[in-house]
Amino acid sequence: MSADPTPARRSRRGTGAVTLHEVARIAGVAPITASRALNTPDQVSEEVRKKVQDAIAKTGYVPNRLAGSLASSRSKLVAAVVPTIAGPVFLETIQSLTEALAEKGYQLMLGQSGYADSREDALLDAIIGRRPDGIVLTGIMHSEQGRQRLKAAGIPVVETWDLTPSPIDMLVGFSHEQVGRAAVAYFKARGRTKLAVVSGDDERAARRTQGVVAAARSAHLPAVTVMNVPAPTTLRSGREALSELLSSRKDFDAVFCSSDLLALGVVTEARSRRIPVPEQLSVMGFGDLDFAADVLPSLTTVRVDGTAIGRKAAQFIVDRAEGRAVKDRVVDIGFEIIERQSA
Amino acid sequence: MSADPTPARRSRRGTGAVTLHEVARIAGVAPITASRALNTPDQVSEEVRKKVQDAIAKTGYVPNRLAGSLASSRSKLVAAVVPTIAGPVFLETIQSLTEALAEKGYQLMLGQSGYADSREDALLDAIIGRRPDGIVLTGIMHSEQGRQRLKAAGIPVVETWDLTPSPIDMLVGFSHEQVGRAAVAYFKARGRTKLAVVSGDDERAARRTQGVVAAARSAHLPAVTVMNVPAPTTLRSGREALSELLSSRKDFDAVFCSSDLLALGVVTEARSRRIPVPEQLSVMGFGDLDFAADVLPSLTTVRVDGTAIGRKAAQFIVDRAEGRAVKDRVVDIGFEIIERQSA
DNA sequence: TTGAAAGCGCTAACAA
DNA sequence: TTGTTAGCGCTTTCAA
Repeated sequence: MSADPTPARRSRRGTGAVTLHEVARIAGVAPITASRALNTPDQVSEEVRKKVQDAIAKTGYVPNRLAGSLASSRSKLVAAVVPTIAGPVFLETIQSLTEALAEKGYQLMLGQSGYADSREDALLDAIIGRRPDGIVLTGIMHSEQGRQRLKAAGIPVVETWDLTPSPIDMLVGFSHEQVGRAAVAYFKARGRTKLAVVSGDDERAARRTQGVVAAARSAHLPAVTVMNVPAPTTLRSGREALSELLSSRKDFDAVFCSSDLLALGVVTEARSRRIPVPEQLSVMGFGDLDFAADVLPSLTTVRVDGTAIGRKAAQFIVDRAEGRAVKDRVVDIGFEIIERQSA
Repeated sequence: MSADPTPARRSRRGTGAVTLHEVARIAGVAPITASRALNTPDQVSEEVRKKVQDAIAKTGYVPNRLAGSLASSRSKLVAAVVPTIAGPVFLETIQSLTEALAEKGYQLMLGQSGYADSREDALLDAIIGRRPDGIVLTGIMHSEQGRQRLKAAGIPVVETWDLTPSPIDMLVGFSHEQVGRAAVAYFKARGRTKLAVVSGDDERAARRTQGVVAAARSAHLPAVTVMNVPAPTTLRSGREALSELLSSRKDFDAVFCSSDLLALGVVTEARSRRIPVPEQLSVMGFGDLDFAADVLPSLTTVRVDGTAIGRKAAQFIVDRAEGRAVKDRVVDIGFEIIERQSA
């Protein structure tokens, strides 16, 4: 209830929001002291802490992190790039990444690159311009230009969901090629040798397909029939793919699908044609989405611990941001084939 | 190729990144002129534009948007809050929101509030602190404290996926209660009167359930059997719910599910028990997820145009940020029952 | 069309 | 433990 004649007067700039300056003035301390009361409370006396708390409560002050970030060169912002958020595959990773970061006081910025590489460049600029403390890529960065920019920016980068011999910086993923090989071994061990693949046309799925083809060849199995469908994959494209596969009159007794949704589509189409799964046709998916265990027949699939990927990526970046050395900068998270009814 | 003896010397602060200052120096203009060449190229001569472009290309300059935002009070950042990114429901909205914003040069920040309200407060602070140009909430903000903070922050807010008579600011959604009522009308018109509901325990699903219960009552139908399952909903919880429903010995010939995943679970469990759908049991889902049309039997479901919600929200916020007046601040996007095989 | 000066709100560095 | 000073890198304001 002061008699201040101009209670809300502001200079011509700014938003009119409460600033640390005002909090400090009300608390009767210097701005930097108020700053310390907030950020490094141990460096400040009990008394000061209390006064500042009160002033904050009274004013509803919310620190302007743009200013803080600019001054300290630490934004507490992490960018994640996904092809599209709509594909269910990376969701677990994004979720655990967001959570793990939030726990440490970091916020996530989301960028969608699309499955085409075209927008990636503009996206990269938008991201780098915010000076995030880290960038998490789903997949690896291929364009040499992109790699250069990221390196030049000096921002910690984690590539995920893939392996490469030459990561930009840090990496947590697994070998898609090995997934394909493991699938072939699985089928072969169960007497299935006439293999088909239904695959999304994104790059990682394509490498799983290559793994299947290569492994089949070295095991002297018949040539693998490959059917590509556009990414992101859907149940429908799985159904259509099986239809086409059947009408192609190729012979096959097992199908490896590049996603669980495709696998469910294949299983569904098989059911509508009264083709018994797995008796006549074995089907394997990829992803172990939450429905995989509970559909009929339940889906045999490849499980990748997307949550662990997100957590590990968060840890990598936070460690770096807090100045800790990161020693093992490449983590192979592996995968696992979950045996269920469909294969 | 200057003979500068200390080519990369920096002051003790800063990151060492190229600044506009440097670009300007190389281009031989004042920093503000370089700034204009970037942001308002019309205000600058062709010659200057060219020199600045060259300097940028030579240095790999990426503007620091933290600094820009601080100076201009416009962050070009929009925050989105979802309960969890893992539920498929909001994905479409987030995707179209991200895209529509990216087109206008805005970036999305993602926050997960969890289905419990506890973390919402900390999240709100983290968000407001970044001074986004807008905040998109999935669902409406209930806590009076949260509403106050958002209003106090003076940031444009769009609540989505719901209706309320008292929005904080802008809103694009639909009535969940009406969805429930429409489902009852649909069932009734097809001779189904003994209704059951399987519902996630989140608040919007609960209101759909209330709609069903209320409509059944006013239509003098038998009491609705309600089964709640924890959110986020899964195919498995749908299967379990039908099991419980059956063992409860209640009589019902139609089930309204609060998500397509639940509906698929109910259908799956029915199949495993040889209960014919829809002959003996009608099943309706919610969401029209991409698999709904292609499973067997295909799912009758409630379709909400999540993409439109995201687009509209983006438009609301961009309009506000660019200083345009927004007239109709509440949009009811409606919904639609898609008739398919399951009901 | 171009520029000089003065901040935006905060924190690093140094000093007391 | 607290404070002073000087920026962080950009854009607004005002002037030429």
